[in-house]
Amino acid sequence: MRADAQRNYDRIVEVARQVFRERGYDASLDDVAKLAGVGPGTLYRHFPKRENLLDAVMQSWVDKVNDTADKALAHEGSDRDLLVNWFVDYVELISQHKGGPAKLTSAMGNPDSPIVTKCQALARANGRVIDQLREDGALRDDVETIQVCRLVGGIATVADQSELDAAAVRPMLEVVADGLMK
Amino acid sequence: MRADAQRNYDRIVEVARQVFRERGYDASLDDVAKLAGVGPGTLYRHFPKRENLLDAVMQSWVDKVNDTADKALAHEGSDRDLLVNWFVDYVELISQHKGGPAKLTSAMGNPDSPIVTKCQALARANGRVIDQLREDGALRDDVETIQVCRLVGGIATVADQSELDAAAVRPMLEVVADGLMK
DNA sequence: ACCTGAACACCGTTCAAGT
DNA sequence: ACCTGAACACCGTTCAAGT
Repeated sequence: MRADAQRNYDRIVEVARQVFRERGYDASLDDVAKLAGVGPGTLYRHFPKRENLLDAVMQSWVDKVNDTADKALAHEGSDRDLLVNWFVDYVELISQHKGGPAKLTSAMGNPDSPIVTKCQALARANGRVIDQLREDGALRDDVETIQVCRLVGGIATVADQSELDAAAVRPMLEVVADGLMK
Repeated sequence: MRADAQRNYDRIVEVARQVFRERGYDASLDDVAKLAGVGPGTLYRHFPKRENLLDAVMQSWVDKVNDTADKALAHEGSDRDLLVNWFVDYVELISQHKGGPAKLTSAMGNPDSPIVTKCQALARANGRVIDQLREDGALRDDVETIQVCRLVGGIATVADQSELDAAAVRPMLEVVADGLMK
């Protein structure tokens, strides 16, 4: 990539990360281009679809997902606590920006989505937690990882759209956790 | 209301019902106005916000909600079956149009929403089912009706946005039902 | 090869003029 | 009292012209 192109690419991603954080995932791309000091055409050249930009913005986020899963797995305590705490973390992970939970959860399992690698990272992290609990024999046998992603993602989506606080979300996560355990 | 105003009102609602069904809740209101044969100003006069139009479109839907709850309550069989079947019905009720589950579920508990009466009808129907099961002593004591609405609504929202079929939705509803029961 | 920015399309929303 | 439709604002997207 030419030096000026790389510079523009980086600027756009950096600005988008900030704008998405402040105004949510549906923020105006025109504004992003303006703030990045590029023409709208340049933004569209690098990111033909809005979701390609989301994907770039979430690049570093993948590490955080894996770290969080590691910490959740190291939890000392009951299986139920481990699961509920992981769900709380999961919701927080996908709720960084307004509109994030819906975007990530609806793309889950869709191989054509531009953010497919992000969904996979999320699903793998969730799968690791699920697998460890299954080894303990704590979970129902018929639990599929993607269903858990959708269940918890659904709660996060509702919480995001209704602007619920953590205190309102936890009891719902507990219901799902209890429903998943033997 | 003047005769011509009433006629326009009815036309707009009828057209909107059809358009929302075909293209989802985010369909263009300009199109609705054109198809109803009125100017855009007329539509905005009757329905200042999009959600006021939604509210009018869903007027008859309330009866269907109550009928469905009645039938669910008459179910012969286990409490779990009754609950799961009701959840399946609930999802179907709020999934008439694309975007419906998110709209109805996120407005749940918000007294300022233009569709507040529709949410209340839905919550009341759900509450009737919950109350009957609670009388049977089948449910956890700390279950709040609005939480159940959000849990099931969250699943419906994900299903709507990912275009999942009933076979993929049912297992998730079963998890929630199991998590809610004693 | 890449960028710019004018141009177009689409939609929501308002309001002056009309009946 | 109600309606019309032109007008404006905003945003996404494209593309001819430029470097």
